[in-house]
Amino acid sequence: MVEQQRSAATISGVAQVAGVSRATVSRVMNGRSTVAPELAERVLAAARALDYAPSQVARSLALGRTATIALIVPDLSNPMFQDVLRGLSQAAGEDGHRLLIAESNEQVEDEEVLALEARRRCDGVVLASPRLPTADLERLAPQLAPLVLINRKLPGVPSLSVDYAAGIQDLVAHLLSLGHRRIVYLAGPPASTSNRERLDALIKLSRDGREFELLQVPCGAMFENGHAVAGEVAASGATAVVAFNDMVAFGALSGLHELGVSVPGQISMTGFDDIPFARFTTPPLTSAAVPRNTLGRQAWERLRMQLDGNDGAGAADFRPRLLVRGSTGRTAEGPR
Amino acid sequence: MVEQQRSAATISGVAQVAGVSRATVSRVMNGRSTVAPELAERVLAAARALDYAPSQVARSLALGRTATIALIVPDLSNPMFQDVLRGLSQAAGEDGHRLLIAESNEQVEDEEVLALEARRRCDGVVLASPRLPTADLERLAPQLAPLVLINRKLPGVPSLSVDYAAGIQDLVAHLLSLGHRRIVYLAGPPASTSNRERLDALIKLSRDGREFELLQVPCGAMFENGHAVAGEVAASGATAVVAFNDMVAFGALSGLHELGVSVPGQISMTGFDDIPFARFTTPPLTSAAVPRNTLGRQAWERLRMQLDGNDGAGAADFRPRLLVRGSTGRTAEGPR
DNA sequence: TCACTGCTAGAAACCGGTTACTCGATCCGG
DNA sequence: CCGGATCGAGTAACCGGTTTCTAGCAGTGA
Repeated sequence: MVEQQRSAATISGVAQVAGVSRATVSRVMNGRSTVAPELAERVLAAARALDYAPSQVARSLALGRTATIALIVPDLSNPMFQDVLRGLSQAAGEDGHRLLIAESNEQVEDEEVLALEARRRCDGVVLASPRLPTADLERLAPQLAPLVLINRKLPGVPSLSVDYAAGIQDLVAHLLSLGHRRIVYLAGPPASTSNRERLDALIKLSRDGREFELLQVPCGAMFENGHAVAGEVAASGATAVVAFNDMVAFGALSGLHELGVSVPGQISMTGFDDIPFARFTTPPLTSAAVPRNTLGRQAWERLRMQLDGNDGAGAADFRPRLLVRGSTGRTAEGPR
Repeated sequence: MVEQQRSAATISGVAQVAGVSRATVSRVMNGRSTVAPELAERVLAAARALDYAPSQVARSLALGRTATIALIVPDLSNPMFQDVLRGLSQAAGEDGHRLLIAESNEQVEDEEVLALEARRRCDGVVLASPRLPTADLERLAPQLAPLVLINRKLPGVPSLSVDYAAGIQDLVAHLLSLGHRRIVYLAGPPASTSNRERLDALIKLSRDGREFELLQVPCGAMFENGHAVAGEVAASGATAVVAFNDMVAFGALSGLHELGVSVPGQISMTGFDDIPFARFTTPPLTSAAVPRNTLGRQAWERLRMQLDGNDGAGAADFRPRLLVRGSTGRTAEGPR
């Protein structure tokens, strides 16, 4: 059995054993300048013997940087944030940075203090806070810098957003090309800004092109919501459905299936997000793939630029990628 | 516009502005003992004026604790770890602790250094490392303490595991009660220890009770794997399928559907894990729900005990909860 | 041989907090 | 009215590193 250290070895301990000053140990540990090879070897031997590893906390204090960044999200169960988390974690990890994560559980009132608290432990923050009022965000932002925002825009703050309008545009273009002229939108939660963006895009498209008629059905963001409105969808006379997101689309798909409505035979269905299961439904779901992982990686990129003293460049919009699968098809020639 | 601080205020700045010693500021900030109300007010005013907040890094160094713990996982895209992450984050957050997260991307060789590096930044570690050789783990464990293991057991180290055998037992009992006597197991990856545990449990059950015949089909852990073996399943003559996990079950479900085999009419299907989508397939999937969130919360509980100086108690096994849904049913009286 | 240069390694200051110790003032009882 | 207990706040040591500054030494050229 290896004898347990009474408590972790410190630089002083190593210095003492090696018979050198702490400064020298520090230099050796950091591969600094030139230390006589013979001395360096002695130091390394001592470090090995004591099982020494520098305290990252002390290092952080001395260096004024922690090599850690924080991600603050409202809800870890949301696939969007899970993938941003992954991308961020991987990209930051590759550059030797660690990731601190804080979840606000949708408690907007806690978000601010949570963010500040987190910021104080690390070098920068990636903030996804869809609900925080803009005024609060403006006040908060300078205190959090270096900062990168996800799906929010603020003058002077680097931010990465999903271009929901572009995604909707692609979906609609796809549906139009298949001959659909009467499209129903299954709306997300009214408070959601991303629902607002989708809806605005749809309204604009229907007005500008005059190519299709837009119907709306209040729905929600969950499977159950989609399931519940299947009857309404079937009765609407629409030949295509644009669902708020994939979950809703799944619900609607399932509901229509139970009603004996064929997809895409009688009605075409599109989702949004391309969550992992979209490929596996029957039929597989046509959707707009949000590049979530890329978003995470880019967030690190922006943050790193700021840490390096550059400005993290302004706002960037990520256009979702249209994925055509089996749930959309040509309009039936239909009954007359 | 608020004037940007040249750099964050320090305790010395506040002390100077308030005309008191740093010690006094510290005492006020921590609500310590009794400081004259008039002084305390002056300190708070100064702190407010300077927008002061204590450096958590300096605090950590002085106090010898960081109020941060680390979670180390092989793969953040695995729903299992996502939920453990959530549970852990929430539980630790409620007790004022932050969560550092490190992903090894399945690189076993990196896991050790990753864990040690992470450990040095925080007060304790929760480690999920299914692949790390036991010898390495034994060497590593004392250096990581306080430590909680997920799905691994090591003498003297608190650990939380899923009792896969118990879950399988419940699933089989359920299938037997429905009259199934010929059951096929869609095996997971051969290297997976959790596959081993499931298989061992199945073999033991089939031998001990002599109530059913066990067939095996090598499969995998993904949807595609399950889909690919649907034909084999249909041809096997089995009336029930125990899939390695829900993903595989979905794949098989989808494959059987394409082959025109009715579930549960002709064949019953069970998954494992109860991933969120299990409720939404057609038919909904009977599965064994792994209490992932609880696992995360419990991990914090064990870690907290150790941080408080108590031993984190030994190993605990979590029995999955059997969820009977539509994908299992009575055996058909069958052809003749 | 001497002054100057260049290099190595140690001394000491510093990062920003916490806290044991100390000291002066106030309060109290005898 | 005095001595000791109590209380409040400052001094200074400490947490464990990094880095500037400097002293000492060897090497170089004049």
